[in-house]
Amino acid sequence: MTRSTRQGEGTKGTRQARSDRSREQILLAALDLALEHGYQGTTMAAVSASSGLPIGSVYWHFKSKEQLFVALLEHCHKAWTELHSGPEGLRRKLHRGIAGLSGADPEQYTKEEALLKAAAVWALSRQLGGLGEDNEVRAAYLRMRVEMFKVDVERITESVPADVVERFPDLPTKLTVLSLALTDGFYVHANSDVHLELDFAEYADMAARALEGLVDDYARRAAGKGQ
Amino acid sequence: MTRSTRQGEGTKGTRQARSDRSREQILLAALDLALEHGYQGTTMAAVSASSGLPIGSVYWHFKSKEQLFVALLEHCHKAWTELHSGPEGLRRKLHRGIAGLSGADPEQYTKEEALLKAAAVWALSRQLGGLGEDNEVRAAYLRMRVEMFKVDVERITESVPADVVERFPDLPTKLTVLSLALTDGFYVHANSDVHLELDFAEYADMAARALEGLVDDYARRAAGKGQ
DNA sequence: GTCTATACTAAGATAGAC
DNA sequence: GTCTATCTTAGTATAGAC
Repeated sequence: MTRSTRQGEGTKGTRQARSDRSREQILLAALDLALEHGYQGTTMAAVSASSGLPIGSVYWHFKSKEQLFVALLEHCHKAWTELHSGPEGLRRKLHRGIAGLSGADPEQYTKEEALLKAAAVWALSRQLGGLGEDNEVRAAYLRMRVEMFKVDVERITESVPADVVERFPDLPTKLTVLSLALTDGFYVHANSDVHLELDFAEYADMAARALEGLVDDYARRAAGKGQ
Repeated sequence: MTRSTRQGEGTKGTRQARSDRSREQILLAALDLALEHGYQGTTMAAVSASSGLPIGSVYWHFKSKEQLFVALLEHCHKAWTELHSGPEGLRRKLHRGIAGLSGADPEQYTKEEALLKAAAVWALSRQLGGLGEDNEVRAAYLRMRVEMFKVDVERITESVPADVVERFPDLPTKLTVLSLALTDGFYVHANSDVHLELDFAEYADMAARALEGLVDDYARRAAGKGQ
């Protein structure tokens, strides 16, 4: 985004604008392909074909496959951050995580968020051949994950009564871990098209009830003389 | 490891026995490698090197990489079935699933069970390039998963009061799905070596309490006039 | 900046001697 | 049944014309 002299040019724009558009096309093509085929499964040739740009152009914009995916993760992380700026209770979080990611609630579904969840699986250390130890994509993802985890904890803290938090300071962290585990777990299920199709909305509700019950337990303990 | 002489049959055994031993060596090497590197990440060359047998022998015993992994899954499924023959309550199941798989409780940890959990992730449909649609490994895994799911449901049914089951017949299934999601989710965490190391035993306990709370809810509803 | 043609490499698989 | 040498393919990446 250096020169912005947007003279006339309806559809085409400046050379810079055209380049930017190409870059975005590549990124969006990679997003779709990555959701469908994963990291290893997404070939640069496929990105080229799907974006409509020749492979040379892809390598002009991104110097390697790793760099392309780092850029893709950054794109998704940015989208995630914007999406998660308002308040969000435990129940809504689980609903978005379980029913949204599974695609059961299209309202809550964004490809960017789904890709971040997919990346969690790619990043399984040493696993999958996908993202090996010294892979920049993995490193970038782990950085973002720490960041997103912090945001999650803060937002979950808001939805736990203040006195309970005071009595059990690490409860929000634990709830965050549990809800993350649940969403990750359902993500695995949702994308495994195993047996009967599940009613994810109902499971989101059950999961929320289960965690809320846990909070109630701690609240009771906080109200009593404490354990 | 040359063949040399067939002196005392004690350790060496017949030619058949030697062949069987080779086959097992290959499977065990593949098990370790697969846990470490996943499906894509495990190369036939590595299996050959790690097992001590040349690649030609590996292909003599298993006609393809896919067949090798199908055999490996069968080996693990057999181990799983033996392991899960006795009774096992919800709490113990979650402990095994969360603390065991993470390695936090070595007592509960078996490589075979861990591999099956890893395979759940590999099987993410269309994902990872690992196990594509028409992959025999994936098909074999999905068959086993259905089987194991049934066993899980039956065993969880036993740990829910009979009257509650009668009132809410699909509750055991739902609990099974939730506990599967939790264990899958924690498996992802445990193998992502992200931020702070978690106390999986404690999380196993929290998860158990959360689900037990859910059961209590249904029990109360069953006791009352019902929802 | 865009594109075609091609070099390089890793990995699955096979042939055939022993 | 075991092993070495080799074939084949697919996928990342680059060179260089336009």
